[in-house]
Amino acid sequence: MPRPGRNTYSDQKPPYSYISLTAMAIQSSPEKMLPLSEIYKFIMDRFPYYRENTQRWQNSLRHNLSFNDCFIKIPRRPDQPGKGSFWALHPSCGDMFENGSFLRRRKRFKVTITSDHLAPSKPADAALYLQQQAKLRLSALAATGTHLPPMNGYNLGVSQSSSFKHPFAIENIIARDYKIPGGLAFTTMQPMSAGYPLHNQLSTTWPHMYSSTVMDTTAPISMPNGEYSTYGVPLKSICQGGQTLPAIPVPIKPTPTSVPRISALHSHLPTFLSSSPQSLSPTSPQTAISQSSPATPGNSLTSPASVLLSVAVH
DNA sequence: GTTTGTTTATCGCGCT
DNA sequence: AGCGCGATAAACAAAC
Repeated sequence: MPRPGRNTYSDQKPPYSYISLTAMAIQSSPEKMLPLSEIYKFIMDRFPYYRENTQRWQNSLRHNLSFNDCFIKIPRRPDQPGKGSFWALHPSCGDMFENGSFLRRRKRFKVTITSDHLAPSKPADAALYLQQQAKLRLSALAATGTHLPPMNGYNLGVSQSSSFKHPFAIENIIARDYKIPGGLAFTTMQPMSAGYPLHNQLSTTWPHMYSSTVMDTTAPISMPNGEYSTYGVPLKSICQGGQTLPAIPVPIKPTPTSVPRISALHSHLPTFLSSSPQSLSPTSPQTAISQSSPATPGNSLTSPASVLLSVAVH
């Protein structure tokens, strides 16, 4: 309920840095990569605050994309016309916000050169890695012949095709404790039924956030037991008619020097493990998508981050 | 011309 | 105080 004489909650600046907003957008896409325009769109769709002063914040956002190593640029194929490249999260960036604040990271993520082939650190390697993952997901869809209804890309929801929830997955972000700028600490997990935050609880707790899908879903959504272990298939590139995966990655950012980042793997673990289904909103549309059998080939596919997890666990 | 991407600079804030 | 991070502005180049 808006305060008299003051802007509505939705007009207030969301308590996220541009980095976290961008990461959310990227994570929300099936391929875990988005062109700049789609990142803009994601943010504007969900955060009315960013429907104004677009020049200002979009400039800032572009600055962040270029400046921060946690974002990697993946070029389009020559036969894939369109402006700009795809942007993805660096597979090794992990949970930069594990301190619970999405305004400020514990430490800036810096790309490092490493012999650790499991977690590519060089931007070019990471780009290749991500593209391969995306291709795998596409192949899985083709192989299973899974029929999916046409949908408007990620705007129908977030991470609908992926059961793995990267720390930046919006479900994870909105589900964990965090501090609002005023200093009040609260959690969206607090009052809930069966471990899930309720719709109106979400919408009142996160008035600045706006998602027709997440907030307005009325259809009952089941959470099959096997759902969480199922890696879904990408939808956007197939259903959005036109946009397909970029192809050959090329190094774009200069590669800084580095040290092995084995420790990064360990630092990811707690977050990954905490990304249990309980932390997901039942309204998340991805749960409706993941109807396929847990035994589908898609199971063998993992996101870059989940690969890290399995590697780290073993 | 517009969009996208890079780079530099400055400022504020929080932490140590 | 010094440092690191985030936000913002601005200039510039390249691609579309």
